[in-house]
Amino acid sequence: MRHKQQIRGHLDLLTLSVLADGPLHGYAVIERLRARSGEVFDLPEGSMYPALHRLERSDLITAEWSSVQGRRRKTYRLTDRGRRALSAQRRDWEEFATAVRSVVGGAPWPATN
Amino acid sequence: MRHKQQIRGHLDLLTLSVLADGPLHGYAVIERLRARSGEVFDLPEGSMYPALHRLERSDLITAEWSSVQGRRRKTYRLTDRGRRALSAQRRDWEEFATAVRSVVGGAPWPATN
DNA sequence: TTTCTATGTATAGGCTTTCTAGGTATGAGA
DNA sequence: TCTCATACCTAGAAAGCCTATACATAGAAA
Repeated sequence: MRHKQQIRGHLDLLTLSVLADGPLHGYAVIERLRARSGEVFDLPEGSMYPALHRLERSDLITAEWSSVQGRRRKTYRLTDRGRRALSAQRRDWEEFATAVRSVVGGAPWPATN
Repeated sequence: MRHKQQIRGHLDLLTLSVLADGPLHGYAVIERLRARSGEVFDLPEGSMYPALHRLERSDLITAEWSSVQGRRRKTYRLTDRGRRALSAQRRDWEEFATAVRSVVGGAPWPATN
């Protein structure tokens, strides 16, 4: 997995984003994230499950157990709070990315004015 | 300071970027970063100094002590290794940002195909 | 003169987040 | 039966940044 350090602090946004298109169980969130990112984000389960539990504790997502072909599944969906949090985090990401571009771009194009 | 969590894992890139335009001492790095980011990144010293020491230990920057008006200053400059690292981290950032946009953007525009 | 503010460096301790590494279990295919 | 893919979980470690604090000088304000 590339971007090990970089993903820190952005995993919630990514997770909420893929769940915004519809409920998914944990394993599927990982796969969807990998696919949507063009194979760039390939999270270990040990990162994803704790993240989902954290989001659940914060009431940004809710979970429901089911059983498919003898396999138990925990399906997550966004709450209203989660949807609002996603909007806010999207804006935060935009601002953050813009600021980074300004700093990193440096001289080439006008940064701060 | 906004973006507390988000900056994690990107501080090295930001620091190297501002030092790429010329040597600066720690306090000035903070100010330059704040200015260049449009006041978005306002790092506490307790974040910046450890980061600089980390980069110094990795030989990405070198430091030189001087004294200006009775005040001691430690001026940092990029090494060749640091310059190469900056290039690599810039590319990583681009890839990372693109991947995040793909995931976050979701339905609105084609993400994975 | 004393105090406040800005400049300038530094570190210890703590918190949060992610990763590593391991575990459990089912179903399918070889 | 063994292995692989699916599907869940957690303990403990590592990393990185923040809070809080400390020290020191210069200049301005009181």
